[in-house]
Parts: sequence; C-alpha cells; structure tokens
Amino acid sequence: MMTYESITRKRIETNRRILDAAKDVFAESGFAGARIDEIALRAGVNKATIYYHIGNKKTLYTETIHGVLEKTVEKIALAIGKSSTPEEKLCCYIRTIARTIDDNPQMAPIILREMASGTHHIPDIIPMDMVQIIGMLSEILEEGVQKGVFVNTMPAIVHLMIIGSLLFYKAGENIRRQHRELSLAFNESDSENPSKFISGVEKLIIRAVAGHSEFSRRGSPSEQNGAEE
Amino acid sequence: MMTYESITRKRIETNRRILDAAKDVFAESGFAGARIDEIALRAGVNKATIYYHIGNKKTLYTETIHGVLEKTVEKIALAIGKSSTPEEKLCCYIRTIARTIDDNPQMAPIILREMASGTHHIPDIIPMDMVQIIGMLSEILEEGVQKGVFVNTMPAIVHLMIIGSLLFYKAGENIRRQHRELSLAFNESDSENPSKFISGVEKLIIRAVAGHSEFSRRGSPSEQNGAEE
Amino acid sequence: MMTYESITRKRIETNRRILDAAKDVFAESGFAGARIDEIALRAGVNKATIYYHIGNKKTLYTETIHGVLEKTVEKIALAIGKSSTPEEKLCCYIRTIARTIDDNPQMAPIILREMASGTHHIPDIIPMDMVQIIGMLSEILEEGVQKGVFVNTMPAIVHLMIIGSLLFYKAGENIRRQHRELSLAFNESDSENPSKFISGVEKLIIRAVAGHSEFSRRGSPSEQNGAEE
Amino acid sequence: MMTYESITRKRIETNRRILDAAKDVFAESGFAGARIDEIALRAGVNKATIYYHIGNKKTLYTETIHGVLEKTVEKIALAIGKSSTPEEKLCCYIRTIARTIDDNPQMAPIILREMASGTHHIPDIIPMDMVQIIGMLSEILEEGVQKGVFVNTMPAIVHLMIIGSLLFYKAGENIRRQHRELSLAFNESDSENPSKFISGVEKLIIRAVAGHSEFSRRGSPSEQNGAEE
DNA sequence: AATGAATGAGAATTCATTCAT
DNA sequence: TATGAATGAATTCTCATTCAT
Repeated sequence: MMTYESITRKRIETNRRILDAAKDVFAESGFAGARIDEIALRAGVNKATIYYHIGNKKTLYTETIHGVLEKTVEKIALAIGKSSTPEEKLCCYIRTIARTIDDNPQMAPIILREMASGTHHIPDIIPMDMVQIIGMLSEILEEGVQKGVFVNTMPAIVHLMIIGSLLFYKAGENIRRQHRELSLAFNESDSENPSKFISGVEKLIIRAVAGHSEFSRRGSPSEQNGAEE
Repeated sequence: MMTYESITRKRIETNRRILDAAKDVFAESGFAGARIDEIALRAGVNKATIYYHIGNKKTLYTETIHGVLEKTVEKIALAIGKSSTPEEKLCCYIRTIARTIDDNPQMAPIILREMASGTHHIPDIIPMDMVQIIGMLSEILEEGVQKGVFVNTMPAIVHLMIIGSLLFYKAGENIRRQHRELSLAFNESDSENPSKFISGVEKLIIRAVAGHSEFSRRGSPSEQNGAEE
Repeated sequence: MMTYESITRKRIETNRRILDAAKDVFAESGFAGARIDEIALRAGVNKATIYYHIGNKKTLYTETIHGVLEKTVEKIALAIGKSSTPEEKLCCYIRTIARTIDDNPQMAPIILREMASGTHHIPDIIPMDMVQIIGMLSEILEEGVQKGVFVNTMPAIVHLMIIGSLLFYKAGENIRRQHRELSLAFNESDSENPSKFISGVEKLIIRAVAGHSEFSRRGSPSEQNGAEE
Repeated sequence: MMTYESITRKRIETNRRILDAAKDVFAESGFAGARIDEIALRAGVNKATIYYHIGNKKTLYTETIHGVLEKTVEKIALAIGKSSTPEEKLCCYIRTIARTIDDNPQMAPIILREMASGTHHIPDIIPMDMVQIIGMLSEILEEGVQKGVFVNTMPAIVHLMIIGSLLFYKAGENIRRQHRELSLAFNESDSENPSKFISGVEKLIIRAVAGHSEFSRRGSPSEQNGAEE
C-alpha cells in the first residue's frame, strides 16, 4: 500500500520527467514541430498521462518555458548580489547568463524561437520573465553611469548584444557541428572554446560601455546622431 | 504571337507570388507551423499550383529562405565595395544588414528560427549563404587589424553581437507591440527609433573593436584570458 | 479485474475487422484502386484507427494478402497428409485449393492481380507463400513418377493448369454474372455448378499426368460426377 | 506548309505512340495504378495531348485493351483456318495464343487484371473479345468429339486450363526474375524455355482430351520436343 | 494540333485530444 | 494514477481534367 507521501512523490517525479522531455523536444522542434508522442516517449510515460498531468500542448509549452526562465532569473539575481562594482556586476550578469545558457542547451533554441514568433499567443508569464532579466541589466548600467564608470548607453542595445551573441553562439554549436564550412568561417580554433568566447564577450562589452576611452568622444565615423550623451 | 514569352512571364509571376506569400507565412509561423493552404490563399493561387511549381513544402521553404539570404549577400557586398577605410566598411556592413533586416520584416524571425533549429535537415545552400555573410565581416576586421585601427578580436563574437542585436531588436518589435511591459523595460522612447538604435549599435561596436582606447589595455576586470592580442 | 485480457481481446477484434474489410476491398479494387476510407467504413472503425493498428496502406496490403495465403498453405498441407496414394494426394491438392478459392471469394482476384503486378515491391512473404504451395505439388508429382503412376511432367505446367483454371473459373463468376454472352460461351448449364467444374478439372489433370491408360478410364478416385460422357 | 495527308499521318502517329505507352503503363500498374503523366512521358507527348486525342482515362484504357485483344482474335482465326484435323487445330489454337502472349508482354498482366476486376465498369467490347476467343475453342472441341478423336469435355475447363497456364507462365516471368526461390520451385532449368513450356502444355492438353489412349503415346502432332519421359 | 499552366476533388497520413478501463 | 485504444479535424500531397494560348 502506498503512503500519501509516496504517491505525491511519484506524481512529482512523473511531472518532472514530462517537463524535462518537453524541454528537449520543444528546444529541438519548436512548438509547432514538437510531437506529444515524442515527448511521451522520451519521458517514458503514456501519451494520455501528459494530458492527465498537464492539460494540453499549449499549457505544457508554457510551463516548460517558464520553468526554464524562472531559474535563470533567480541565478542572475543571486550572482549580481555577490558583486559590488558596476563592472563586476556587468561581468557577473554576462557570465551567469552565459553559464545558464551553456548548462541548459535547450534555452538558446527556445528563446530564439520565442523571439521569432513574437511570443505568439502565449500567456504573459514568458514575456514577464524576460522583462525581469532586462530590468536587472538596466539597473547595473544606470548605476555605472551614476558612478561615472559607464557611458550613457541604451540598455536595450547592450542587452541585445549580450543576449544575442551568447544565444547565437550557443545555438550555433549545432550548426557548426553539422557544417564544416561554418566552423571555418568562425575560425573555430579560437572560438570553439566557450569560456574563451564568454570572456571575449565580456571584454568587448566592457570596452563598449566603459567611460574612459578617447574614441567615444570622436564618435562613429559616418553618422552623428548616436545614442550617446 | 509572343506565346513563348508570355508563358514564361506568367510562370515567373506566379512563382514570385508563391515565394512572397511563403516568405510571410514561414516568417510568422516557422516551417512546421506554416500551412500550405495559407500560403496558397495569400498567393492567390490554388494549393496544387504550389506543388506544380515548387514540389513540396521543404523545397518551398528552402527556396524561400535562400531567396532572402541571397539578396542580402549581394547588398552587403555592394555596400562594402563603396567604402574605403575599415571603420567605414564596418559601419556599412552593420548599416546594410540593419537596413535589409528592417526592409524585410520576414528576415529576423526566419534567421532566428534557422539558428534555433540548427538548420535541421535542409540543403547546404542556407548555411552556405550564412558563411558568406560572416566571411565578409572577417575580411573587414582583418584589414582593420593590419592597418592598426582595430584590436585583434574574434570575428565570430563581433559578428554575433551585430547580428544578434539587430535581429533581436527587429524581432522584438512584434513582442513590444504586444507587451507593454517589455516596451517600458526597453525604454521605448529612446530605442523605438530604429535608426537611433542602429547608429547606437554602430557606435558601440566601433568602441568595442577600436584600437586606441586606453581601456583596452586594462582589460576585463575579472578574467584575464581574453581574445585580444 | 480482467483489464489486460479484455484490452488484448479488443485489439485483436479490431484488427480482425480491419483485415477482413481490407480483404474485401483489396479483392474488389486492387492495391491502387482500394481506398482506406472505404476499408475503414466497412470495418466500422475510424480511418485513423487503421493507421494506429497497422501503419500504412502497403503494410495493410501485405498483412492482408499474407493472412489469406498462409491459411491456404495450412489447409492444403493438412488435406494432403490425410491421403496415401499420389493420385489421392493430387485430387486432394486440387480439391483443397478449389474449396479454399471457393470459400474465400477474395482469393482469386487477389492472386490474379498479384501475378499481374509481378508482386511489385512487396515484402518477400507473399512470394514465399506461393513457393510453398507449388512445392507441395512438386512432391506429389515426384512421388507419383517414382511409384510409376504418373508420367514425368513439368510440375510448373501442371500447377499452372490447376491454379489457372480454378482461379479463372472463380474470378469469372463475377464477369459471367455481368455479361450474359460470356455465360453462354461457357455453356453455363454445365459449368456453372462449381463442384462439377472442380471434378472436371481433377479428371482432366489426372488424365493428363496418369501413366497407365487404364487409370484414365477409371476416373477420379473420389467423386464420380465427372464432366465426361 | 503541311499537306492534308501529312497532318493525318502525324495524328495517327501520335495516336499510336499514346496507345503504345498506355499499353505498357496499364500492363505494369493496372487501371487505377496507371498515371496519365507517366503515359504522356513515355509517349513523348504533353499530357493535354492525350485528352485532346483520346478523351479520358477510361476511354484510353478501353481502346488500349481492345486494340490488344482484337489483334489476337484475328491471329487465332487465321491460324486455325490453315489446319485441318481437330488435333492440329487445337495445337494451333494453343500455340497462337501462346505466341501472342509471348510477343505482347502486356497481354498477360492486362488480362489477369481484367479477370480479377470482373471487367469492372468497362464497355462491353472487352468481354465480347473474350467471348470470341472462347467460341473458337468450343468449335474445335465439338468437331473433335463428333469425329471421335476427343472425349466430351467442358470447353470452359479446357479453355481455362490453356489460358490459365499460358498467362500465368508469362506473368510469372517477372516474378521469377525477382524471386530466386520461385524459380527453383518451378525447376527453372526445364520450364524456363518458353517453347518447351508451350509444347508441354499442348501435350498435356491433348492427353487430357484425347479419346484413344494410343494418341497420348504418339504426342502432339506438330512438335516432338515435349516434356514427357 | 499541341502544350504549359492551373485546378477541384480527392487520397494518404498525422496529430492533439478524448475515452474506457 | 495511468494507459491502450480510438478518433475528428486537419494537413500534405496527388491526379485526372480543363483552360488559355
């Protein structure tokens, strides 16, 4: 006879396996391309069990994505809290996002597709998660500007540069694995090392936002309506 | 009697309408989510006509994407050719990509999803197109390094930063339109102006790669194994 | 609770109904002409149920045909086993095939079409079934020759004569039903009686292969209502 | 400028090519399995040309089959006319049918399928052709009975034996080519030689219908390379 | 006389979801 | 709680046939 607790534990365990499998399949194939059959197969449960536990495909998708983003938000907040200077915080921000993306290979494709679809007709939770992540960067940059260590940039640009380069880098792994030519174009020998890539991003971003370069006073060589000052 | 020519013209015209409609639908819904019915409807042709002209969904997808990328490659090459200094070329590169992305609202979601899927099992043409685009940037950066105006960066990072921020910005338009909160997080008043955003990217990228800033000698505050020098 | 067993029984029952319906429809229309919709309708199941149980049209076809031939092989083997002399075995062989063809009105058209198509690209099971049937006749004829009661004939010819006449006779029923003229050409009054036809075939085949001219005057060892005199 | 005659000639030529291609394709795939596209391709004409010349698929099928059978009727009648005794006529009948079947590899599959389908919903011409062929045999057998050289058999049986064995033998060529096992079951070394097979059929049929047992020892009146002894 | 383009009416197959146990 | 069976509603793709030239 099962105790109440063991039943509950089993239920949680089944739920986890379903969401894990869903994460993989949605990452590989997107919402429309994912098959409930495939998710059930990988979760090792019957297809009907998914409906019993979750409800329907859309709900499954939402819960899956939210589960991924939620954890990321927590991790970044934690990491930033440990740093003191804006530069350190910025690096922490980049590195934590990078680590999370690297540890969760499903994140990159999922977010890329979410962006592509304009978060189609999915509940607000997912965009809300994204808002939080951007918000944390804005605070860091603002603090940097106030302390005089960062130039006054549009947080959106910086954020998109960071997220864009990291996500694309990660998503590109699969492509590079399949297409030798792309690897060569990327000069794989250098950039194939993830941590080297990440610190490269950190450095470039810091260079871009740091307050003391002479160049920033000269401005872009062509157009003068920049975002600066 | 100009039968032959008029037949050819008819075929080309129908083909164009199919590919145009396909571009829109694939951009909105991705490969798996797109419906041939919908494409036929928007193209104003019978569903079977698509099969008569193209063959099947996969081929239609490939031809559509290739059509989009091919033009981009041409435009960038043309724009770069008109510039002389590496800085100018880099700005041209960024601006041309930005313009193309802006003029072809289907590009951003399509490329984002292509990246996400790891170019699943699609013919090599599409990755080949991407290789060309990256290749052009690498040349610009190399020239800049040789002329002493750029620091020695990994082209991959720079490329991903540029492409990433531009694509995400564009793709984000749809999201921002739907989700007020995200707009605020992005401080829409500034960044909603595309040309302001683009020049912001240019400036940051130039700051990041430019050779003469003192900051670049100090490096990132945390790790020292950068990509530089 | 007999859940497991009742589920199994349900599956078997559904399977049987599908295969039965398929047998009819394939017999009437052949592989290309048969419609899955029609089979589902006659089986009283949803079209998708066929795919759930069987897989696809080709597999359904193969399983259907194999099911028909397999039973025939068993029946013939059983019938021959009960006889002792080669003449008896030969008559048993003919009569069992005839009965099977008569009881399974789907067999004649199915085999005819299989022959016509050269067993197109269907798994080896079907030709293998046919091989077994021919093999049994060869053994009978060989035994007859060794015992001196049969002349040395090519089994292939004898087999084709038997199978050919029986299948054509059966298949012809449909035609004769539709076309009065053919009935007259066949002198229906005599040959419309199947058992008369079958014993006629037996007698002629025995006459053709019998080694002693006396035998041919005695007639078939089992039934006496031959076609002769 | 084309003369009236050359236009007519061209039309006839096109018609012939269409019917020839149709014969092949219908033989290979049956009515339902045949594709107008494929016929047009093999005929070297545009698909629409077939509709312009013939009308529709059913008409094309009917004309094709009728063309095949019509010629056969003529040939058999001619051959029989040259013989005098019933035995000779019977052998001629068999041999002419065999030759026609052998020379027109499309006949066997086409007739087999026609039999299988019960001549579905096709105009009466085709069954009429068949009636004529059977009629000729009946006359031969009747004459033989009256002259005391044949026993009184059912013409239907004899006819089905002849047609059945010959058609199956021919149709079997394709199968035997594909399936080694069937070849062995047929003891190919003997029966692979068509003329040997045909004379074997003649001999067995004669043995089966011949009135005097002596005749059966003399063998077929024409060829001596039988299958016996 | 002939043909490339186009299409309507299917046909096979898929898939999220529900049902019965 | 969990599942094998079943299904309705698409969805991709096919094919005989027609149209315009």
